[in-house]
Amino acid sequence: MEMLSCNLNRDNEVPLYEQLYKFIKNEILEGRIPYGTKLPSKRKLAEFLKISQNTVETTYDQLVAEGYVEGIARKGYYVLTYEDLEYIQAAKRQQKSSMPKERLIRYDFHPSRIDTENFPFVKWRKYAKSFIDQEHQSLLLMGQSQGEYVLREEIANYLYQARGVHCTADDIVLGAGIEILLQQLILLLGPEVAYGVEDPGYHVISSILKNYPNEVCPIKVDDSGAQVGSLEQSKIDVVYVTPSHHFPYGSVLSANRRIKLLNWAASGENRFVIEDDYDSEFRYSGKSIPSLQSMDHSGKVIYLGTFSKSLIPSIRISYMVLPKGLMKRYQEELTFFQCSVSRIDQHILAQFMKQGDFEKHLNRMRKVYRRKMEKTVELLVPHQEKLKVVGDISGFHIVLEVNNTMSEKDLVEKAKNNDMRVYPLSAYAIEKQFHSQPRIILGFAGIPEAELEQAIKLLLESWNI
Amino acid sequence: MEMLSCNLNRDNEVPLYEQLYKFIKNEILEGRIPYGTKLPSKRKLAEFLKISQNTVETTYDQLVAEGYVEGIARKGYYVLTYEDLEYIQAAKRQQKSSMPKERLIRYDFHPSRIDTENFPFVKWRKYAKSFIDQEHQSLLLMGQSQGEYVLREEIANYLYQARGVHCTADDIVLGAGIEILLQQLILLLGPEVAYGVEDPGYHVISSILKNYPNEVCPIKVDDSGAQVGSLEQSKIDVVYVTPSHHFPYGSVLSANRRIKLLNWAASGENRFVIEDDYDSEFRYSGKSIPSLQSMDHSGKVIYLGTFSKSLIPSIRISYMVLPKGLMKRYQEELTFFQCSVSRIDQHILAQFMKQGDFEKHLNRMRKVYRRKMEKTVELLVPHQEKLKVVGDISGFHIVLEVNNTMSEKDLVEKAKNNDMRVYPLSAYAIEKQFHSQPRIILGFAGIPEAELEQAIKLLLESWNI
DNA sequence: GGGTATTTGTCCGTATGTATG
DNA sequence: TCATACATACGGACAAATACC
Repeated sequence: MEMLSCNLNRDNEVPLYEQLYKFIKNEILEGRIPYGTKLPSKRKLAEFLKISQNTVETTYDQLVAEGYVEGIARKGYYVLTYEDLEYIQAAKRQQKSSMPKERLIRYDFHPSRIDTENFPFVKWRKYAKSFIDQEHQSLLLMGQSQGEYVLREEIANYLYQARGVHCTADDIVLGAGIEILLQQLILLLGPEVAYGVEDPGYHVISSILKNYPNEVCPIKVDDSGAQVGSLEQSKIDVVYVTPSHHFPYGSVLSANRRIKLLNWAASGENRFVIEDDYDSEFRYSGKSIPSLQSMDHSGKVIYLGTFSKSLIPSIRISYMVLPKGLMKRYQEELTFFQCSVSRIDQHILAQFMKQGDFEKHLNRMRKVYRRKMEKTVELLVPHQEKLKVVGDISGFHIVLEVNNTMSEKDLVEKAKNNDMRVYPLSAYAIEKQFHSQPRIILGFAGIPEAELEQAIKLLLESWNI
Repeated sequence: MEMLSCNLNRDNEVPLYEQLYKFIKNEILEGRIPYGTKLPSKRKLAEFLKISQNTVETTYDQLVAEGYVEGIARKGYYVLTYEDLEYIQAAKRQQKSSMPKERLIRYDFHPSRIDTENFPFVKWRKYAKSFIDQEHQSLLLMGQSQGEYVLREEIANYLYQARGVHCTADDIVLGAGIEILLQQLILLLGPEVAYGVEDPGYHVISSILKNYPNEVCPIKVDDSGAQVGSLEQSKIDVVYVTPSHHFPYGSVLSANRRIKLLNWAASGENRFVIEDDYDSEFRYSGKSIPSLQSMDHSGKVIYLGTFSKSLIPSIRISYMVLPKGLMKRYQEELTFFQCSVSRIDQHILAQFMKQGDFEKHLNRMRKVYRRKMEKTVELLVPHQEKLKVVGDISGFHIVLEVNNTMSEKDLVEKAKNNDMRVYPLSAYAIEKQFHSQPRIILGFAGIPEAELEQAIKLLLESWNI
């Protein structure tokens, strides 16, 4: 590099690139730059000489044009020898192929089933033992009603990194399951608000609102997610949505509707959006969908998440992120709620996250589920005339539109006859509606990888496809 | 990653890399990206934002140049630590949530406080380790929504022995706290029933019923417990009572009223009695009070109990015993509720009970609390002209009628000035009523035995007694 | 514990738009 | 209009570090 310390003069009428060109050409001809030498990269030389890359480029181009130098694409510029006319062959691509085969058998396609083969039991046990051995005091104290601070800190950090959720440990409430947090939330929001829920949707929210004084309004869902446009005309105050991946339909709430939804929420004091981000950890296509909460600037989004899906169902830890105003009310009004999550589990999980094992586990599981998803789709595609995969390809399940003259009930029944369980979309609908085709929810996540092909084939067989 | 969902505008005259730079810089300064956080890799972020890696690189370079971020070759970019950044952010900075400080309260006489010095940690740890070491499969499976069978068996056995409760494992539902079980129960009983609660009473039940469509009727309490005689004239369907030891008043529901109550419940299809037996384990006087449930032959009593009091608060395990009819409905309608208790904790407790350690622990604690109770009363008796101990002598607290011209508010305030917390009876009342004397709830159970004398003396001192 | 696949920062050449004279 | 200089942004090749098995 220093070999090219030429004195460029900006005030000179000779252009910079030409001054540089002449200098380098001279250095080569004088033998001070041996044949085959790689010239400095354009960036390096430009930075070194405090000139633009393009100026260097022009210089190099001229040197190439005049035969002093050879430019090899994406590699560099080399001083030529006379014999030098050969080119270096491009590198070859690597081929990857890995699809390990395993065993096991199960046939329940319930969308809440998840993979349990890959839980990092060794690590978990290690932290469990370590906590039990070391901690005495922290188990004896009352504990904070929102949950252990160490864990909330880890979650806040994770949520920000992974989902862009703006929150601190103080904004988080832990609970032993989404249902329990929802109950607390509904209690917090009070008896006056009117709820809107997606239809079809996560029916648990409707069940929990069974005793609620006001009627629950269904919100229709299409390929762009919940039809939030009608909210302004409704009397709804609080909507429950699954924007990242609608349950069970699979559609993603469009950017348009997100903004509409947030604007709607922002324009009413009692309006809130409950964002259930239940399977956001598992997206397989490139495009990633930011959380609603991350787009919200008015403190109107209540964010819900869970570890039951990302770890194992026996770990009952979920969380909600409350906007500041609501959190204040929570701390004032719901103090009587002790945190419902085991303190031991909380500490184990905190450690698990702190050590980076949670992220590793997610990465690992993403691959696992992706393979399962791909395999599932791959097996269904050849039957396009009778099957259509509906919704976004992510999470733990897909929705199948089946066109083989069977009704949803038939499809469920036929599967059952072969010891398999599938679930009709209509089971998740509030207002029954006509579909041109019966739809089946196919949760592939819980089927062991090695069994998946067999399971799907058996399913298609039982449907005469 | 999604944390950096900034809205880049290509049409903006501000270059992409600069928009991104400003955004990230701001996130760091606002404390939303904690110190030490690894920024997303250039590739990942570039892909996520749909821009070139080099654009990200330019951004990162600028961040490095300005000292916000440290770049480690082939490892990643890391947000610098506080000390590294201090000089930059002198201007503005939102304080990040900090670990809440330990309360300066020396003695907290909250009635829910219990003794934590005598928890058999060694045994508990032993079972914990043993379970974690041995069990693999049982943690991976879905688990029963009522709770682990082994534990429910132990509880059924214990309840029969200790409280005469007639039940089998099948009649029990486990939950992470009474509040959570109550919520489920209310959901199960549906929106049509009318609730009656003791007044004063366990205010949590009232809070949980805040959103409930029907009004909650207060039931007066006297020295013989809740005045259940008025039930027939009311529209109440379900009553919540603490018959063994009224909370907080301390009275015991008389045999007369018990029969009246059971008869009332038996004579209406939707009528039920919720019996919260929250501290029945700890009676110090000879006579033991049988549970309502044990006297019921009509399947009208719902029995509630908890381990949070008999073990340590950090173990969140409570249970309810449902009559057959209700259990059937529970299994049909509330299937979506996964059991909210940690499976690990459930198994540890089951083992703990099975090995007889729970009974040993109860015996031990009964003595401890009895000593604390006796010591407390002993210290108060000399001041009978100004203090009167109200209610039955059992459980974790007593009610003090104070006659020193101070109001309840004063008494609380004076205690607080000496770093102590006591709680006014009025806080547990629904309908505010006149008492001839202010009453204070004095939970002695959580005060370490060695300090109890000092604590009580300090309290009396602060009240000028 | 060692080998391999993947991730990650680094560096490269390239293309386009703009301001200036 | 054209040459010059610069700024911005892109996609790809490479090797060290890391994760994974």
